[in-house]
Amino acid sequence: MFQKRFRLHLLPLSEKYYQFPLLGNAVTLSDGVQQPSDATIAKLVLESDPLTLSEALCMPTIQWAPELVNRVLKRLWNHGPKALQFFKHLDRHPSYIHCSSSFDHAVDIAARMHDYNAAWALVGRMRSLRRGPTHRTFAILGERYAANGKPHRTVRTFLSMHEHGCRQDLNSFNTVLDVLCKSKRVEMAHTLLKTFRSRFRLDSVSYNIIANGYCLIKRTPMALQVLKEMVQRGINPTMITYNTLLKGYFRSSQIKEAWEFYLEMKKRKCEIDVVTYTTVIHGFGVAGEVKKSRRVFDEMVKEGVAPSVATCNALIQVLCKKDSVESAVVVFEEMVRKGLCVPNLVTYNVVIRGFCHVGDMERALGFMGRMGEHGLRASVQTYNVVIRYFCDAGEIEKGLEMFGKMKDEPCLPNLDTYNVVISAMFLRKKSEDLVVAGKLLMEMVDRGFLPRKFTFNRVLNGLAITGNQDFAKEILRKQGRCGRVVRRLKL
DNA sequence: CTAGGGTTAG
Repeated sequence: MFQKRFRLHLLPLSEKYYQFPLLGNAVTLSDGVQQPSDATIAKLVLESDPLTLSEALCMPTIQWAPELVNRVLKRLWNHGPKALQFFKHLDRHPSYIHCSSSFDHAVDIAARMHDYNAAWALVGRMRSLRRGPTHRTFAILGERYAANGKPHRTVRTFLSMHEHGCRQDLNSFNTVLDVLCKSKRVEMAHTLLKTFRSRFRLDSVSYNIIANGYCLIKRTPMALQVLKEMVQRGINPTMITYNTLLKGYFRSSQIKEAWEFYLEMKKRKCEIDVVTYTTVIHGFGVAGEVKKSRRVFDEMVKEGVAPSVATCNALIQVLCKKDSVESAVVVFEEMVRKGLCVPNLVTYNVVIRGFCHVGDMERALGFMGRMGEHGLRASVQTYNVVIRYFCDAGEIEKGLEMFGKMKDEPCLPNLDTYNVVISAMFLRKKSEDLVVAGKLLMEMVDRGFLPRKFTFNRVLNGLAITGNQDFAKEILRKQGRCGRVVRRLKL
């Protein structure tokens, strides 16, 4: 049925482009053929069911390339089942072969849905195609295990790497340490480090990771202990070590210690960098010392250190929270005007949240509309903020309207979005709202999200007491069939 | 995807 043809050699060899052949007539690729964008393809995948998918994707003008596939997968990130359907469909393509980064995305998506069997099957497939698995693949698996509360499996996965044709080295070891620390399992990471000290030549990265881990759980004394430990072993602390500790002080609200540490850094003539300044600006601001934040910002400019977007975002956020949105917007406009830095998604989300917080939804939406000026589009987070504040203000209809708008992008709702919208369906005490909540609940499960037991029970109870028992039963029945995801809820 | 700085509610 499929014929292998149209392999294009016009492009760099590293980027292999293929074309999906048209059934029947041969098609010559002429210049100016409309190549569907990743958004178009994502929509196609979302609109077609598994049976019509292959037909829908069999368009002659699609030239598959790793970058395109990855962008589509990213678009479908919040619809795991569809994303994997798409990936598997393309995996059966007669000539296109997924590259390792696409496999990594697929592994990530499967593992995020707690479907480890599927994830490992993909690892196997990768290996048989000689496309991996790579160190990155194992980093992803380890991260998912840790994030899903299975840190022991993170370690086991690391220890089994070599059985899948991937050697353990210091980098992959450091990654495991980091993944454990980021999921608050510092003790475990520290023990692991001590166990493998002789097997790998640990470097400053290893120790920085552990120190940061202790800072994340606000145990700065232990972080200092790690610093001592590394010095004893003859490894020099770096700028990153100091910045990590500085941040640690702020995180555990040790403002005085943070300030002293900062002064000490300056006195020791170690080059204070942009990260140091950003940390201090943010730290003081969060502690309510906005004036000091501003002063440090000016000082940094005076010292000739260029602020980054992160620095600007830190100051803008601090002004929003502890001063006023107005002053934050002044800074925002000034930065854009002076070209000090280019606003990114975070910048916009911060400002938009600031307006929402003072109830100025109109200007919040205005800024949302302005995002295009900087080549940006509203993200899920942007929508989540706006929807949340509309609902909090009792404007449920407008919240739902925004929720509906996401579909056009397409910007798929994530777990937070569903939680916000479903909670809002309880505010008006209307029976119709609960039916909507029920539908949303089914939709989120279909999309690979695992609602909290609390959400599930709340919706079912709500439906039961508003005379929608039949619908409640239907949900229960459907979900009962729906496989392992919901079985974990132990209804 | 080898470490540090901006989005997450009070």
